[in-house]
Amino acid sequence: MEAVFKALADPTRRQILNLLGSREMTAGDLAKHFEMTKPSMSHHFSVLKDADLIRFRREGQQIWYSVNTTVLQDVLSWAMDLLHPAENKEGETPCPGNITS
Amino acid sequence: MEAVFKALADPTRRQILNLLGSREMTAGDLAKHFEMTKPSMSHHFSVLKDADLIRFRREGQQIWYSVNTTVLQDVLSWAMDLLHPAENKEGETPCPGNITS
DNA sequence: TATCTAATTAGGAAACTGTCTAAATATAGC
DNA sequence: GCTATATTTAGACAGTTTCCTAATTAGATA
Repeated sequence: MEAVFKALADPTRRQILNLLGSREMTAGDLAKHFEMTKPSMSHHFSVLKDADLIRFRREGQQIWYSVNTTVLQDVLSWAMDLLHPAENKEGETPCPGNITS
Repeated sequence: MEAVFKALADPTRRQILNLLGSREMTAGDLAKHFEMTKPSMSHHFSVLKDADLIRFRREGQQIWYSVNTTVLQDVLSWAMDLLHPAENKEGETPCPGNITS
């Protein structure tokens, strides 16, 4: 989760995820949405890849990026546990006889 | 949201939130959980306060901190919108019989 | 092979972050 | 006022991050 939260700390990277939320996009298409050089964008893709927040596949000269929803669900779980302590735990024993240290 | 994600990027600050998730705590009690000087801890409290992720109140010499769940719900919403685009939007017309608590 | 386009890697400057020590502020109690 | 405790503020410094330009890699096409 460390790499995930570090990746989400940058507004450009969150915007990249927002764009990828609706559809798969190429590196070039994504770059067009930002006033930043392509190498800088490439750096952000790399950070998102290292955090496993995005997936990619090459198709000819282009690279298509998409969101990896699995990791986002981990973020969701973390925030939910904070909001509802002792709830939302995977494999939790249901109420009667429930013991959570 | 910028300050919020920046605040969540640090593992010490996430751990502080985890500790505060179960109960209100004083600055000193929180500091005992970390191998770090009190001024360093105070800096982290300050970052969390600026992001409005925690609330505080003075009681005598001590300052009690607690989680502000409102902001955490914003984080939750952001992540959910990414997972389910066009769903979970506030003010959305509910499906017939749909109950969202 | 040579050339063009798409994208990344390399290297460096400027700004930001996390941590420390020392000093300051705030409150309680004598 | 003086002292002790709890906490924050100030200033410095190493490490990290973000952005740039220049160079490189990868694939398509003639």
